Amino acid sequence: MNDALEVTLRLVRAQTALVKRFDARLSSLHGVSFADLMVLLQLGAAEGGRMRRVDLAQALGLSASGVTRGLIPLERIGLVVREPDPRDARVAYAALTATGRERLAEMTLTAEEVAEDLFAAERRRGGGLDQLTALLATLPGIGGPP
Amino acid sequence: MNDALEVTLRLVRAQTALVKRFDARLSSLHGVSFADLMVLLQLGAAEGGRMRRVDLAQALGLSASGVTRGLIPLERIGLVVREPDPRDARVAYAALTATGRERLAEMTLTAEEVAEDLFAAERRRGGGLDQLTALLATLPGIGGPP
DNA sequence: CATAACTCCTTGAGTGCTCAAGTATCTGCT
DNA sequence: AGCAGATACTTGAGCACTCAAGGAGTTATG
Repeated sequence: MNDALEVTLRLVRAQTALVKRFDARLSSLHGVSFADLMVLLQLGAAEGGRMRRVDLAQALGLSASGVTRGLIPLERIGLVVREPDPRDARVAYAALTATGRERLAEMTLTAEEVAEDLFAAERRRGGGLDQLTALLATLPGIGGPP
Repeated sequence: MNDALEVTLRLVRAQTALVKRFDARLSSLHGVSFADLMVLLQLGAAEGGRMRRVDLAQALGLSASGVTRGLIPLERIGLVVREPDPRDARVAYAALTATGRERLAEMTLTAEEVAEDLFAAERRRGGGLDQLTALLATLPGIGGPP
């Protein structure tokens, strides 16, 4: 097995474990999954705290139906609302509520702690996260589904 | 959002896209998923080409039931067989067949190509995969499920 | 040497995603 | 105007995993 495949496998394994940590922490403290946080972060970063579902899918690397289904619990617990577009009746925006924004801020703090904790060893080693960031940027085709 | 969380998010996004590439290539050429390949690689690396299902689960970061279910198609297409342990009737080994070994070798070549391709840009940039390998090694708790 | 406690594995129910198909709406061409 | 094709979204069926519960076997303990 060559180096590149070796690294890929490690990366996948690492990610699996990593997501479990976030899930454990986030669900016990805030009752949401890591996937939920990804959705909320994306909305939080968007202009006006809202996005079309299609764009959300693209940004998250999910299918349109994945977004539809993933938003349901977030709407149910009042973190996100559905907003129609007055100019185009096909589109339904997903928008953060005021509550959603507050809760997102809290979740982000938790997630930051977890992330800091994970990378603590690396920081101690003197390594910059910048290197990893740069590397990840070189990976091609980090786009949505085909 | 701090650096560590930023990097985590990128990593997760990258992995999603990455697995899709492997899946596309592997399923069209060999009719298996990336998850299947992970199982086969693990078995291929094990002493005698066989492992207890519990150990396989641990090694792959899956639950025991995930392994039971994941092995079913591999047994059905004859890449893996179930072998009882004469000393302990509780355990059932999962063992590579001769065919399984051959097919695994072919799949590995394909996967290596995909991986090389993915990291081609990074290699051109002069970056070593070693850095990434080292970083991934510092992440704590890359073990199985709790 | 019986029985309690543990281990290995499977199964049922539930979750979260996928693809494919369907509905509703918009846009462009003639 | 009116129709063809594109776009936004939802829904049904299916797949891959999870957890919880259960069956079968092994080990330790009194």
